[in-house]
Amino acid sequence: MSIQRCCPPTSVVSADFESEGTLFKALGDSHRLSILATLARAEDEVCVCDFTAGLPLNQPTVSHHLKLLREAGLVTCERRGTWVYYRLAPDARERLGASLHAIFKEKSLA
Amino acid sequence: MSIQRCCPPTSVVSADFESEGTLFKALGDSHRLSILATLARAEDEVCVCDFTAGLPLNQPTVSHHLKLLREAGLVTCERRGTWVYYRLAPDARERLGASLHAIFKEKSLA
DNA sequence: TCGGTGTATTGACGATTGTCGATGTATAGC
DNA sequence: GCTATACATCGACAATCGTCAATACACCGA
Repeated sequence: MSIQRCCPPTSVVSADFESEGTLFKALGDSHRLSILATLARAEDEVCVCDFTAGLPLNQPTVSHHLKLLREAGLVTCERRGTWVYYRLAPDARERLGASLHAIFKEKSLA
Repeated sequence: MSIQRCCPPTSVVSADFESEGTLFKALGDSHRLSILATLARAEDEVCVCDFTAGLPLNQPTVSHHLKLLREAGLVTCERRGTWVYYRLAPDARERLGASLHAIFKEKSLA
């Protein structure tokens, strides 16, 4: 007699993942990933001129992507003379791992 | 006499991160992250009706996000009767972890 | 102070994205 | 068959994004 239900209702996780979404959005472009991969492998600062030379993008576009990564807190930069050097933010790996974990953590086994 | 250089030239990583970019783009929306978090905590199938009820979105929008997650290979679905049930793809965590690693792996210490 | 070089910002453009109403499709019950 | 329900797709819209030419800014050397 009762209306058939599809299933015992599952409550949608209500935590807001706004900050995680913003972080992953910064990873949603292959050129930005190339930049991050370069910085990760360098483990040292990299000059902007290397990116403009090595990426198939014009200089303003490279600068734009670097700005997005800066605003996401994934990279830091320092000007020395005419040149600007970028490096991976110290906690970049950790923050991304933590974000992944925040979303995909297993159901509590308690 | 020589032109001053900014630094020893660093070569930009030329691997194409197209697939990784597509994957992370799927994580670039907080509502999709809520869906994934729900599926991850359920560790079992979740009916679409739970998402339409639990998210502040209309039904077509929910369906759209589910489609994007499906196309990214992060979720699978199965119809049983009138209802459609989604669950996390078995390798979702693994693929995301591997993508993060592909980008952020340390420089070879050899 | 004046060019010259490296980087950032601005303004514009097409492409993509998130959203929703309307409509289509699939299944169940009558 | 018909109707109702659950979900998917379509079409349209505003908003955001990736890109580039033009311009501005910062620094250096003469």
